[in-house]
Amino acid sequence: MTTSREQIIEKTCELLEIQGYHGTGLNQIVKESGSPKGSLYYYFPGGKEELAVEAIQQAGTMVLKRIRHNLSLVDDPAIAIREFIMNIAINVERSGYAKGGPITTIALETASSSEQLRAVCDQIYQDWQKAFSEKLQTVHLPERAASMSTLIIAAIEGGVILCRTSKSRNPLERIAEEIYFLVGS
Amino acid sequence: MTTSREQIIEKTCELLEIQGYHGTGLNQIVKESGSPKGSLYYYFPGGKEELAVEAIQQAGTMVLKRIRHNLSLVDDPAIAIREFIMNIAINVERSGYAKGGPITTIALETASSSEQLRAVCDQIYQDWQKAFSEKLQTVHLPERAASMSTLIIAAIEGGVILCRTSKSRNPLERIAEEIYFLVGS
DNA sequence: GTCTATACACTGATAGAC
DNA sequence: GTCTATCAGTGTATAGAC
Repeated sequence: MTTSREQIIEKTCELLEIQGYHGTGLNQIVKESGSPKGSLYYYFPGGKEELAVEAIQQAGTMVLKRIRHNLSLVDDPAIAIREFIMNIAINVERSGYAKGGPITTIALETASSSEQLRAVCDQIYQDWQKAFSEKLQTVHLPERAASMSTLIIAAIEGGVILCRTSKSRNPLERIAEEIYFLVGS
Repeated sequence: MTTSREQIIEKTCELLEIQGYHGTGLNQIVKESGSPKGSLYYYFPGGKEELAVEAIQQAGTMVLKRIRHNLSLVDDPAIAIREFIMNIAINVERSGYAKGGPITTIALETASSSEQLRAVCDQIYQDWQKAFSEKLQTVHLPERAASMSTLIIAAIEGGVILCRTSKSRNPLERIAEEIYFLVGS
């Protein structure tokens, strides 16, 4: 069972990822989600900002689950993380270089203009960082695991930008290899 | 001597960096730059897109010069790059976490919607990558230098996002240290 | 709960006087 | 070259019928 509310959030996640916050209009969301505009403000009285907060939260949580799941498949952190990044590269390519980094654009666009959205993005990045850090602590000291995790997340976010901009999965593939060296050494 | 044209470009660079492409209106650019709207379309008949292309190009070139200059100050690539990243961290903090990554947001926002802007951002990233790569080739093989450079640029772009989102210069500082280990090993 | 109609500000862009 | 006035379109948000 898919409610109107869920359809709206789902479509918002997709459009925000491709077009960003200011590039995505509410009209487009209601039109493409097939839900009526009346429902949008019924479910999200706070308007666009509230809707974006929920969408970003959902997208961030889904990615967190994927990180945890993928990293649990392989014992060696270096290999597990390399494969995870390689998967992202393939997914970015599959989307025609339109998707990848579901919260990246919003984090940048709204960091200075919406305290709410900034805080949500900040929390999500912290959650991701913790997930990588826990895995890395099986072979590294906690402090080093923490800084490695920060580098990994930054490199993935930046790598997605380079892939989308160059229309090539090559940047993330190179990054995956370099991170593999760093984590394994 | 500062012409209207230069004032407009200057202000556009600043606003695009803080607010992104869709978040920045032409009225705001005209108003804050002190130039008349009539001049905008006189100098940039292609409208917003043409103006953004010139602004991005100028910002990208300035960064390229800064990369080359900073990397030339120290012989050891590992130290030079670490100091460069540390400087970025300080500058992001100084701007109140509003600036940093003059082309990042535009690259993400327009990669799928404007072929012109995508191409310009792509070229700029390639120029930056080449600058790092040349420095790294003094101690690494060409292929390795290339992939390290890609990681460095991605890590900086992503690191700026993390700093702005968390309102802390800590992420870029951690990243600087990790990159130092990687390049120096 | 859902839908239509609409208010009202603002967008990018243009025309024409000066 | 510069400026004002203004266009058509779209943005978010709201009101009120059903």
